[in-house]
Amino acid sequence: MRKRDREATRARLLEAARLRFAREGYDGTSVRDIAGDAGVDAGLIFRYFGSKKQLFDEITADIPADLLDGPEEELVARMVRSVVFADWTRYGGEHPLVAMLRSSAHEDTRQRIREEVCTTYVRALEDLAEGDDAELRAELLSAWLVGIGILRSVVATPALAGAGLDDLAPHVAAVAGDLLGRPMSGTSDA
Amino acid sequence: MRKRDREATRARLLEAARLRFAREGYDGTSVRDIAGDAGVDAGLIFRYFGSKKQLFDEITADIPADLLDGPEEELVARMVRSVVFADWTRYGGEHPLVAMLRSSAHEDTRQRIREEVCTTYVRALEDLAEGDDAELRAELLSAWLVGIGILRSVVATPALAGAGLDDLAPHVAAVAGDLLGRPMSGTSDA
DNA sequence: TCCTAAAGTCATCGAACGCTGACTTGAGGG
DNA sequence: CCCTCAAGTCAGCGTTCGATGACTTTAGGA
Repeated sequence: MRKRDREATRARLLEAARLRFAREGYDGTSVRDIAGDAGVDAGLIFRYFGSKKQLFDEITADIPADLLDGPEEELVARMVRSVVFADWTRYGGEHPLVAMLRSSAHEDTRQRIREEVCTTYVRALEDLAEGDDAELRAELLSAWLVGIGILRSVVATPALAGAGLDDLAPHVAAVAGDLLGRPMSGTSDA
Repeated sequence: MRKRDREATRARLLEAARLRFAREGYDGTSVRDIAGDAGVDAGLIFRYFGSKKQLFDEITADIPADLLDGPEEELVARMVRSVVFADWTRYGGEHPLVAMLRSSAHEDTRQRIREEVCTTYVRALEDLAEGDDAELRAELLSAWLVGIGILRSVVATPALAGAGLDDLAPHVAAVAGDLLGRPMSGTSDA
């Protein structure tokens, strides 16, 4: 028998739920699936998290984002790296925002995605843009990153799925520079 | 009592299912929901379509696409118009491809999206692009259109959700021209 | 060594799921 | 008019869902 450790079990449930929710979506995931993956009884989910929904909320509340630190002109490059080459195995191999779209039938989820996109992507890009429609251009660039993530991992179109960072970075940097009205670096040292 | 009309009832079920699947996703939609919307008994779904899955397949098999006819240089403008301003009320107000992403937990659905994206979007753009990585640049542009559709209707970021065709077309045309290596018109007379 | 609080298990609930087959109803031809 | 066949209905199958609460097991302090 496994050692009795509340925190460790909670963490195992979170880990399993993160993967299941990302891969199969909220409606496609059952609490028995999650508990089975974690190797514990399904009742613990309700003991520790209250409900399936609260477990989902706890997972979607802490999406890692490490885009803030680094030179401004490399921000877009860091975003591409994050979307395309970061290690998202804990989220089923996709960027968590992309995975969350699978649960976007629920308004709660759409709102969480909106907050995440606006606060960590649009706002950061908006500060780099110039002109009166800076927000729109920042959102257009965010849309592109989201779209690239989707076509790469969900749709898996041949060229994008096989593309490397070096293939993408120049194109993205060029368009980003054009869209933001200032030059962008295609590489980042992160 | 409603008139007995096999084809009309089948059409009502298809209409209701299209809306439900688009809004709530495959897993979030029950056959009783669909039948209830159509005002008929759920048993007819199995009589007419065999299974819930076959009903879903029949719906996703015929996604309208009217991008082919018109001048080449207006193709991108037509795509933007299709993604952003076409009337997709039958699909819950979103482009059917965007709505299908809600059911992307199933590999079958991902494959159908891939076919649709590649055959009607990437291929059409690829023919316009020049150079050896034409396919990649065509997919990058497709990714942008998909991302715009998602941020507009699913995520509903403020600027994009409120943007009109006139706000978007110039930016898209500029980037598309840059990405494809040839000038693109920002407007279409369609 | 007991006792207790907590960690984990288990049986089971009511509701909803996809799906089936027997049934009822109604329109059209003889 | 009535018979037939298909359209439509209905009760219910077996299963799975989220959730509950009583139960058993273990760790650790008195």
